[in-house]
Amino acid sequence: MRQSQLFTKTLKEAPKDEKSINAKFLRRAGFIYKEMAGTYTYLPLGLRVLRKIENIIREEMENISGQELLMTVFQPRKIWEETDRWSKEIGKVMYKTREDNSEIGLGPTHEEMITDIIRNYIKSYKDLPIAIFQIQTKFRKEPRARSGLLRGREFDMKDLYSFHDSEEDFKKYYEQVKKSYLKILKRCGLSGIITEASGAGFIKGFTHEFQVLSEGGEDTIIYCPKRDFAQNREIAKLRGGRKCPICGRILKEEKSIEVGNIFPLGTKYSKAMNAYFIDRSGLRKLMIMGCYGLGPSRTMGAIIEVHHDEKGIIWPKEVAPFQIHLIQIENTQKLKKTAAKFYQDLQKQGIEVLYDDRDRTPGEKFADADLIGIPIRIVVSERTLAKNSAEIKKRSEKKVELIKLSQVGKYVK
RNA sequence: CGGAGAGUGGUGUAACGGUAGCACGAGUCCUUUGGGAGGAUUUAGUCCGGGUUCAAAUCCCGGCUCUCCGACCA
Repeated sequence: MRQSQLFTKTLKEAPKDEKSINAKFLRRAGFIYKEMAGTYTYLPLGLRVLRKIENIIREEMENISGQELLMTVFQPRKIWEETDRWSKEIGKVMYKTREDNSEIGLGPTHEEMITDIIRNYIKSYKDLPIAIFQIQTKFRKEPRARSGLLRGREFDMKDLYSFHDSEEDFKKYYEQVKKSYLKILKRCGLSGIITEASGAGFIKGFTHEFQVLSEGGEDTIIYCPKRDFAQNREIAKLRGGRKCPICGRILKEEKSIEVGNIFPLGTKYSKAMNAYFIDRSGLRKLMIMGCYGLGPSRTMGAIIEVHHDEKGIIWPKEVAPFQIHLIQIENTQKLKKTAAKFYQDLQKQGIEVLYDDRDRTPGEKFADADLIGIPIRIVVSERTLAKNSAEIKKRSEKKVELIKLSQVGKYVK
């Protein structure tokens, strides 16, 4: 993409109504536009990042047999009354509206919806297990939306639901999801910590949160550096400085961002909604369920909280809006022509390039490049072209190298 | 929902109760080009509603919004 055609502009200063690091940088760099607290529009740059995160998640969900669908945002009151959640639990944070005589809510989560769908299709043990997911905008009346993308009232969420014929089969899948989530986070440049959290009232054991260490987070976790023990502060009996009950190392206590949460649901929903299947011996049984949430938009915020410096964002490779930021210094006709051709060559090689072809001073282009945070910056100028080369610099490093134009494509791959 | 702070062009800021100004941005033109360049010209603002006053961005009341702390967060 040619930067001269990007309709968004960068800001020299952060808007004063944002304090969180992710919101300051995302707004300065033109990734998001604020509508209300906790409600942001994804501008072209921001949407590219969000889509990349979603696609990583989509790939990994498919790797664990997830089938994608897209449920409705509108949810009828009737279905929520089957589980008695319309006015209780999460129903309290649901945005609700009335149309003639029917009341609907905007989906804050979809256990009821998916259970309703599944009970209409799945009747036999032969159809189990099954895992279904969607990536969709969720709506929740957060009493206090805050921290940019970290806690919104309207936010992107991947929700996966699994249905099993036995507890054993469920547990096996639950462990698979844990691994899958860690892999997703790793691909997003994050190190996830599986953290035990409360059973949310109806679950006897723990649920599990995927926490990313960050000062910008609103949770606090107690964890072992070896990662064999971690608990959310709300339930932890131990504090930082004590010994890990598993390996004896000294536990740490730090702030963190919860990017995902997985729940063994047991038969809570299948029982309330009559989701039965016929087992091998012909008996009618309740399906065992699990649900697994992961927030792409919150993950995007977390990535910035973790990967930035004083100048701007430093995107990890796989989630960056573009792979290369090509900058042309000196806006002479000759240089423009050469740079444009180089830009097209790179695109032909399937490389995503943001090409700064604007008639701006070098300093402004460099500052914008640092702010936007594309992992690789390539500079072409009369100076470098004289050697048939370009300057290459990683956003995360200081070092600048000369590289032959013909080698750039290879370097990126 | 409790507590604290704050609302002035797109962004950041200034103005004792008395002419709403500055910088950046954006638009047009010219010059310039290795870390946010210069000139000319244009654009655009006091959150909303009441009140006090000859006069309100400024004082008072009500509302709305934003930020932060807490509560909440299947």
